[in-house]
Amino acid sequence: MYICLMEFKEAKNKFVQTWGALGSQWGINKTMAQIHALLMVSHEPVSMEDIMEELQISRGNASMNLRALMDWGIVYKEYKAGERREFFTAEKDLDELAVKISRERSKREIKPALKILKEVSSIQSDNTAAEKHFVNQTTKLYDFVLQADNVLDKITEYKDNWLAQLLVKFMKK
Amino acid sequence: MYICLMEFKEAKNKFVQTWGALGSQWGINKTMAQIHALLMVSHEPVSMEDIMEELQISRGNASMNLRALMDWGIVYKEYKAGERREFFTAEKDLDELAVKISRERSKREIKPALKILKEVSSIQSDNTAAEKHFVNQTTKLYDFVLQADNVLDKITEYKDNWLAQLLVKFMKK
DNA sequence: TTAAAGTTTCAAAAAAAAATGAAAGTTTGT
DNA sequence: ACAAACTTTCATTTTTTTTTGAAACTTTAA
Repeated sequence: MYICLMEFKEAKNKFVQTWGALGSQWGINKTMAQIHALLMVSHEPVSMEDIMEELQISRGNASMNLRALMDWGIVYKEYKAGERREFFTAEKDLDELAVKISRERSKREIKPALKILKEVSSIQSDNTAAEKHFVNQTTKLYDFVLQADNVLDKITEYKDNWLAQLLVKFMKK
Repeated sequence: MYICLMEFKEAKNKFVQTWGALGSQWGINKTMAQIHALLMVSHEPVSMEDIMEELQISRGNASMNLRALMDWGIVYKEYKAGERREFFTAEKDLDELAVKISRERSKREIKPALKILKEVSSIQSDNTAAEKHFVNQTTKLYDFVLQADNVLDKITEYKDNWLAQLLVKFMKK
């Protein structure tokens, strides 16, 4: 019984650390990913105090990263009856989580990059081979990124799409 | 004519900067992304000297990031006849580029994370609701990440797959 | 209206990541 | 075997990113 309790805490901690590391490798700050991990595996809504305590972080850090997670739409504030404090929960549906993360990254990073790509691929260039290659390559890149971005957009619709479902089963063999 | 030359250099620089910024938002170091961008739009193989010059970086930095790009399999060394120096080229086929990046990220980051996820979801937990929820949630996450990772793996096969091609056309509307 | 309970902000500090550059190491032609 | 031409390494420095914490702010209940 005691051993099991330790194992749980250990496992939970390992998960939070791993998720944090994975996050930072993908350009999401470690604490933000850790808070998200913690909320994902928490049965009940968690107060800011508890988050600070469990992750050993400052109030300011907790507050800023919780705000960021809420801006991403993957963490929610909850109010408990008769409680002054605020509690937090994570989006626990993984499909929904993926959709929201895709949407935000698209909006914040991919769309602006596309704009620049379009711009730089539009210089006039009936000149050197180097210029022709530049225009050709950036145009291809624009098309490619646009298509990849659209695929992400379409993830939303995907679940309603029997043909896609069938295909994935087929690809999984 | 003079104006056009300026525009080209300007555009090239803008592209390199943008690609660098995008890289760092996705956990790839800025210089590495910039070198890659530079090689992508260069018609001819580029020497290390030229890379250092164009990006205003040190020899050591150039050397280390070129090595990293070659480890990823997206930049190649080339030898020119009668030239002592080494030249570099980028993988310019974008499908190939995507496949290689997916493969590397899967190998370096997703596979290790999966291993930990499996581990932590395997604690025995006929105990509290909290433990049950933890096991349930991490198991779901494991399945989800595994499936997402497999989809990336299958991108390789995808191009040979008429049904998938059809589907994408269908999804694009 | 006040004070208690709580949250947010932001300038400054700390930590982490990336870049430098000089020394060590390679390779090639003679 | 030598030296010239070039590349790599890694301890140190620089830059960037993240974190802290104390002050300012907000909300609620009495």
